[in-house]
Amino acid sequence: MPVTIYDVAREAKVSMATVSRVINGTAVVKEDTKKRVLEAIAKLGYRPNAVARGLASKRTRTIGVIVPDVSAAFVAEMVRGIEDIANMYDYNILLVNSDAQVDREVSLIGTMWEKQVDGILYMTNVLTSREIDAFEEAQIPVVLCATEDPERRIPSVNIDNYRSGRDAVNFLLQKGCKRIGFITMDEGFSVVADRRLQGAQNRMRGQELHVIRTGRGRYETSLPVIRAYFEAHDLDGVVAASDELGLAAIHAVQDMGKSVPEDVKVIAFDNTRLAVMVRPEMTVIAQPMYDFGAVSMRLLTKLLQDEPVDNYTVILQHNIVERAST
Amino acid sequence: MPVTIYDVAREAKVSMATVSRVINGTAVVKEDTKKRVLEAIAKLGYRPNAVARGLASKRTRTIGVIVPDVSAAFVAEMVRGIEDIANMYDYNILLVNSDAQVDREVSLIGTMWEKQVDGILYMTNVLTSREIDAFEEAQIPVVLCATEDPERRIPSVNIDNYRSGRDAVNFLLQKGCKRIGFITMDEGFSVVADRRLQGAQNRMRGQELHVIRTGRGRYETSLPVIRAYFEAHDLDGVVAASDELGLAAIHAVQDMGKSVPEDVKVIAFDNTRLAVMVRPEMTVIAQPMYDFGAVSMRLLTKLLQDEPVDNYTVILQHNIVERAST
DNA sequence: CTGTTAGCGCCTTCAT
DNA sequence: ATGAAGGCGCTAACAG
Repeated sequence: MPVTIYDVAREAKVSMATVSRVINGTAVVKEDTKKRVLEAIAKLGYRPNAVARGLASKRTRTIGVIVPDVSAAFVAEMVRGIEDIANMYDYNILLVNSDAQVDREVSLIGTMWEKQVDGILYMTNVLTSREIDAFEEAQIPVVLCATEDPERRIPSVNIDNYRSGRDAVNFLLQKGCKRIGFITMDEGFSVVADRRLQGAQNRMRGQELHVIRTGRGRYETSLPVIRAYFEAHDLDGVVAASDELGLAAIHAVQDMGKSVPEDVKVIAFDNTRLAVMVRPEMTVIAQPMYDFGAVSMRLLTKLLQDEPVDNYTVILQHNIVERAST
Repeated sequence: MPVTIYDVAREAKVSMATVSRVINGTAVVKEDTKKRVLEAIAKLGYRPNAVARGLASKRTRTIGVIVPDVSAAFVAEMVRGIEDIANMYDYNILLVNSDAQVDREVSLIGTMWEKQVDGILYMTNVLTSREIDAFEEAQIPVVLCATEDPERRIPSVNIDNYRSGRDAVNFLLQKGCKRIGFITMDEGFSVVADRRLQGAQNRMRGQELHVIRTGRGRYETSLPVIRAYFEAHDLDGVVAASDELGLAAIHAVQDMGKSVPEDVKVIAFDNTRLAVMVRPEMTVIAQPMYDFGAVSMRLLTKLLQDEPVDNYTVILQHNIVERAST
């Protein structure tokens, strides 16, 4: 039989209401009786039952985190940021993977609803109206992490993806590159990636930008695609939509007996730890992965306790970290 | 006002008990009334409140997952395995990071207790009696993932670490290596790593095994340490305790103008995706990271529903994947 | 097969 | 400053 608040009350010779008050600091309790209660709690090894608390208070201090796949470095780092801040504000996180599939995403929003999470942190490749509807139906505060919402109907934390694409190309241009390629996933796979490509194209000002599509952007499958493209086209600079693709680009170049950055310069997105584990180390458009999580979680806490929020669409800064690949 | 089971009952003109029965399939309900209930549920958009359910049934269908750090590739992959299986059995996971600090770990076990999780999946570097005591006090079923429990008091899923260390050294020996090194973290940092070193030393049969300690085993800080050691000692083969360290070893060799595998052969532990993203691709002792999570979660479900379990200490197979670094 | 009735453990007015 | 009492939404006997 687990010890309940009643047991503590009896032990301390007070009512359960008083015990509740000292636990929650929800009202002033005389110093002396508070002490007795605390002693009783310690003596009995009492732990408040969060489920009962949740039912009575309608707040679970639990946040739902929906991501495409935690095993991706980018996502894992972001989740770490979320959890750190959540922990700081005394929240726990319920983590689920959606594999970026709309059906699953909608279904998961439903489970979050049933579990009565206080809020949701949401990341996906493409945001559709089906998910938006699901959020509305569930009536749960949501913050988007590193996810584009064209309509801006939901609070979000992101970088300026369009601009980052422009910056990447601009960097190569200033390094003297003439024949530039943009290695990315298939169109429609990720709204974020598509935005960056747009920015990149804009910066080319009509000059040709070679677009190399690699399906879902995995290293293993992208490498041959990239190599084939390089063999057919003589490029001298590429921007890769992720570190993984950047790595594939570097290896594709090296496999051809050429070298980075002498023959081809490479700049990649993200800046996961992978970027410094390659030779040559990669120049990157660094993304604040940890901060995507940390800041969005912080924003969510504000939403949850009605703190004033001056900006529901937070744009974090990206920045170029120059290394040996350019 | 969220719709409750009462609303559904009224709408379907039955009692709430009947609604509960069709939701849970906990008793036979006449086909006709079941249909009415289902329609009412659909019409009202009813969602059962999992918190109330948890309070009444004393089971939350939530599993606590305590790991050192999700942002580590190994861990993230394992968590993915956990979540996939949890999802399959209709459980959700409450994820927390402990940074492998005992105080935090004990505190987190307490949190899991309060949240009334049905079970805990636990990973750490060093298991102490303080955590074991915390588990006992909380009275929650636990399964250890990729974590050594010398006493074998808690169900666990692991590989045979001692043997894997032996196998790694044996592999190098058979490749003709004479001066072998073992790159690992500081002693006491990880029981798993220490066990492997023991296995490695055993296989050397009295011959000298160079042990290179690199603190917490991070690439950035380990690289200079390894390079310094290589410059002072002429090794022709090394075992690295993780892919990250293996990568550092390869780069250390290359930085000296030597080459892998001609001058130094490298075999590493883990086989995260990093292993195939290096040149040369790394030979590894592959660990079933995903399966650590999947199998331990499956084991936990058995424990939770009193299914017969034939082995509380599951040993998964490790295996050598030979690539270009040896 | 279905309805009635207790709780589950806690928060939260409302009195005192 | 403290106690009494009524839910929160649901499960699980127990009747019928």
